[in-house]
Amino acid sequence: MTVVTVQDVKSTPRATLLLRDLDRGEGINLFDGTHCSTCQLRELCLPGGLTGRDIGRMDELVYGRKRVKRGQFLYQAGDPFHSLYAVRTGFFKSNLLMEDGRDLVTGFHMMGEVMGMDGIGTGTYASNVTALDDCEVCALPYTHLENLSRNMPSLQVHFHRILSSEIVRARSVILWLGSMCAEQRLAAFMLNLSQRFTARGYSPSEFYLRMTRVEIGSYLGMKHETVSRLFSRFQDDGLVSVRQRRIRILNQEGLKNILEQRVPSAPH
Amino acid sequence: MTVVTVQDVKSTPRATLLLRDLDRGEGINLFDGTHCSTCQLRELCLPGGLTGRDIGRMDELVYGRKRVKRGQFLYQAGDPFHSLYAVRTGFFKSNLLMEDGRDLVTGFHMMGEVMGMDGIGTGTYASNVTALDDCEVCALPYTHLENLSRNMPSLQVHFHRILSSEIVRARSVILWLGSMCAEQRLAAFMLNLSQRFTARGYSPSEFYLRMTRVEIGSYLGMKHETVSRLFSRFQDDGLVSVRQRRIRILNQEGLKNILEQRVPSAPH
DNA sequence: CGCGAGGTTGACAATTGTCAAACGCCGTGG
DNA sequence: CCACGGCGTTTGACAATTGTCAACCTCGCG
Repeated sequence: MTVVTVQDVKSTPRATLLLRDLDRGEGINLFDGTHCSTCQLRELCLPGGLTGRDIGRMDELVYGRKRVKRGQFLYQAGDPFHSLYAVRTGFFKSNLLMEDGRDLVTGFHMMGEVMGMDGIGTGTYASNVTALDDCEVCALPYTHLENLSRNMPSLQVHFHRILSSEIVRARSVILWLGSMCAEQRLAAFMLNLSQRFTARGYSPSEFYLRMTRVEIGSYLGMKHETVSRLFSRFQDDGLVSVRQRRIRILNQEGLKNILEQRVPSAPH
Repeated sequence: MTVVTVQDVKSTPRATLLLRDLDRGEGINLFDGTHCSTCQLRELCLPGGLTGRDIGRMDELVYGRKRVKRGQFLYQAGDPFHSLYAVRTGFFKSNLLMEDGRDLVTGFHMMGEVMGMDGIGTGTYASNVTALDDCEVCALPYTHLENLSRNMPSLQVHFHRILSSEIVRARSVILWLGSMCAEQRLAAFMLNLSQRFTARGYSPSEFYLRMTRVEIGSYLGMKHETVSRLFSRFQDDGLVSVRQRRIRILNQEGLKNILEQRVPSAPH
């Protein structure tokens, strides 16, 4: 795996220096015509809710695109923090490599979603982000974002909104892990994927998983054998059709009902 | 239980109106001498890292204190969002009341910690916050915070830092729930409490739990009987002394070792 | 065509939940 | 002041979900 490392920009506060430093990073394409104002993902992404000339001002912010090949890191835990990244195409996972060698998956990220917010607090990314596909992201240098949002209340508001919704998202995973049995966690996961694909204009009922059973299991706190068995059970019950990574949801209501079940035997 | 409700301030954007509206809330004491500049919790709280005159400017931000009696809500999921709250004294839990009646605990909050960030995104608090003690909090009206942080880069930076660290905190709970067995989760919990008490100048090895076994279990994704059994086991092993809610950590290294164990039988 | 990673399934074992009983602590009311 | 009642805690016996280990299968790729 190739590791993409970029310079720490903390010692070079001025914007021009920042740009030069970032330029040393691998795989960043500058001035390639990437603009929020013409991006179809705008409403799902950081500029969501901005209007008129404010959108044009966002274009200053996006420093450039960066390609990440399947299996490569976008960044790793411990790398110096300097940018947020918005997914343009492809699919990522956030993961932690634990001392004992296990790979713990903490999230999956698709088009329009913003990654890297865990690095703001410490100046160092707190997890890895790994491409599950050949991917493309927009790099948003953080000091630019801070400066721009000071002068653009609508951006400030929306940025805080995105930070906050990341907190809410994490809390919903805690809810899955803390209060649902394996069956319910997997149902919630598939409904969540379906909903996110729908918001992006894809089919709500048919999609390809970009991650392995092991990665799903790690994310949902269960072993890959359990994931596999549950897929089979759902298929037997006529709720979904599963063949390898191709998922078709046949009975969305049925899946939702699983979440409601007054769990006779709660997991924990 | 008494529910403390406060007005929605969205329809009254101007600061003066905001102040009048908040004044209608129960239990808020205005101008009672609460000041960040003289607060001992400053470094742990929102003004952390600010210097000189910037600290003085924070005083504008803190609208007043508010007392919440044991068992009362500070706010409830669904209440309109207008303020963040910093804990001055006492102990809180964040919790969600689920349709089936279960009470899911998503966090515990002690002195100096900031609560309510889950409401920024939607304009509505996403969970309840319940006092486990008789408590006192500082109310930080959010529109004030936004305005002040636009003109005070050091505050902006630190506010973003706090939002980000909330994301990191949530992720560490996900790590507990997703990758550790019950024994490890409880050990991690006790070490986490110990570390937070230490940061506030209390004993690292001796403290009272403010929450019940049921609440601990809910937070850690296990039943209260399991919590109880594990406390007993830890006591038998000489790691801690537990009598009701009084905890004494006798062997911190031993607790840490539990976390390292190459889990022969991982939970999930 | 064969290899290897990923996926499925089975038999068994382990952790953890369930149900039940008993105990201690504490505040309320007689 | 004491008794009572309720909530929280502890402990036991048993059952359930989920992990473990192992075998086999599928598919894509060199």
